[in-house]
Amino acid sequence: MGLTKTEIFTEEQNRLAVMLKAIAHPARIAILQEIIKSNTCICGDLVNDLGLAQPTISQHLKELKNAGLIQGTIEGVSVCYCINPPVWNELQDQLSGLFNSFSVKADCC
Amino acid sequence: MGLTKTEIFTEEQNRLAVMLKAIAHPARIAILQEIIKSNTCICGDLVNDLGLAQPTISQHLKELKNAGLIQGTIEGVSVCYCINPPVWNELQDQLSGLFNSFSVKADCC
DNA sequence: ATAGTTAATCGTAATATTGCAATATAAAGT
DNA sequence: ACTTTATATTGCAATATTACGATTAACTAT
Repeated sequence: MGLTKTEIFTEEQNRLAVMLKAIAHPARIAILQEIIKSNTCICGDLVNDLGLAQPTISQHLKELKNAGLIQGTIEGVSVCYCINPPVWNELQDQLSGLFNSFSVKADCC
Repeated sequence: MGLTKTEIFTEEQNRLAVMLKAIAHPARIAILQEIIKSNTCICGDLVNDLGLAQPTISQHLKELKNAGLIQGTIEGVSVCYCINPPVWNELQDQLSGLFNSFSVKADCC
């Protein structure tokens, strides 16, 4: 019915899914790459760099912020965004766990 | 308009987004974890293990397969799924690249 | 105060996703 | 051939996502 049955999964699975969903869009990947590249946090520059309208960028930033992956600080008339290390590391750790649990086995299909 | 403007992003950004979207759901995370744990590939067991209906599981498996992350082989009456190492490694490499490009800086907001 | 700049929010249209009942397909056993 | 078992497909309802024009909020500068 359009809504995920979160109650049947573990807290960890749901957390990871939320963080991944935040990253699972080319615009948000591009935004993160931009923020990381210009480690001095940017903001309205994203509207110029990517070819998306201002409300669209603002919405993508909001989703990244809701997932906790970035944080924004008001700086005069503009807003400065940057990576939020704790959650960024949490995502990295969760993914490491997932990838490390797999190794190629011979008895596979 | 509900559809992503893929044409304004790089091929890499779009590829990564597709793979991430495939993983960005608790049910599909759970499926991947199950497949990895029982390295001997399973299938209808997923319907019993997770609390989702058979068509729903089948659909999630299809999405993972479309993204190339898993592969399915018909084995008599049932189907055996397992990780598809090339794409799995591609995802791991792309994510490593993203995470390695970031390091905590002092001059942030 | 007024004007300019920057970003968030609202409202809306188009499309995608999630989940499942019902049905179809396909192989295996009787 | 018929039944059982296992999975895929279809169709549908509920909800979510994507994108943007229009507007609002908030701070700065004149």
